[in-house]
Amino acid sequence: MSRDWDEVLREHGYRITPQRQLVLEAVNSLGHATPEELLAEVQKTAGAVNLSTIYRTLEVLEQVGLVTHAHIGHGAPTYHSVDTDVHIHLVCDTCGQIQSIPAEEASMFVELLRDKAGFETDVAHVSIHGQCATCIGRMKLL
Amino acid sequence: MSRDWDEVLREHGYRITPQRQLVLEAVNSLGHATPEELLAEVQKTAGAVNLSTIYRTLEVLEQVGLVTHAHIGHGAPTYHSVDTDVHIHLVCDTCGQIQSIPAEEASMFVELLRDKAGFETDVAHVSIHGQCATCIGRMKLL
DNA sequence: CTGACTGCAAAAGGTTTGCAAAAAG
DNA sequence: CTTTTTGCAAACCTTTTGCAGTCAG
Repeated sequence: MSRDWDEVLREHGYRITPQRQLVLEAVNSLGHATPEELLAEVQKTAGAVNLSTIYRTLEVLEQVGLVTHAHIGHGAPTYHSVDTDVHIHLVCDTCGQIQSIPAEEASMFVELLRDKAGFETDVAHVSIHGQCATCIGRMKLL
Repeated sequence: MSRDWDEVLREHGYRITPQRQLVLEAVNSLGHATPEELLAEVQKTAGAVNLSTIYRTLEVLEQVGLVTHAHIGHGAPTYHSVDTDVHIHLVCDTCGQIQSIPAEEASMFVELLRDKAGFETDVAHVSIHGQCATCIGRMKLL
């Protein structure tokens, strides 16, 4: 699984640095994390690492396909490793809770977009906004 | 159509101000616009209006249901009036171009989310990211 | 009149950049 | 030894907030 991440970087002409390794490990261990959160995690091991390095590193890791990011709330994007199961985030605009569903659930929709618009969807990138079951239930009580 | 927007505001205990009218008109006429763009539009008529007023006004207008926003790119959200036809944005991550499709196209997906997760989707709020037909074609040439 | 609303300026949150020093290959 | 990468500090951009004056009702 977490094998030749270094190879991937090298193939793209990037160098292997402890910072890159640490950021990648942090992304893998935290699952979903904002740049700030990744910084905190990385700094547990290497206190001198800078936020700008996190950003630059994420850019590199994303470019070579080792990580991706998704826009969950309105604020900071969250990064996660690519080999994690692809999933879609359902964000409740009322209570803010996030639930994940496997990306396959969207397959017919993705196909429809491909057929009708020639559009190749990156399902994991966006979160779907709306109201979760709990909040809908709560509204009906009023 | 653009009738009693003032009534709606009043019903919610808000006051009617020229700024609110101008912002609402700007939202309606621009279709999709970022706060900055709305400011520019409003300032054509009332040069003294401040950006913070735009933000505060949009918040109010959104709360009473006269406008909504969608997250199109990574950066700025765009606001549009509620009575516009509901549509979904397909954002190409390669060229940045945006195409719209009618929201009905997503109906089976929305239903699936409702059935499986009890989740009521706000389709217009999110944009779908991926690659547009043109960019896919261009990649194949390489 | 009185409280809601606005303009202004300052602060905050998140991300980017220039540069010199440090490290990778 | 050459080039990339990093740390630091400052710049940037967008959004938010506090406050005093202004305006709608």
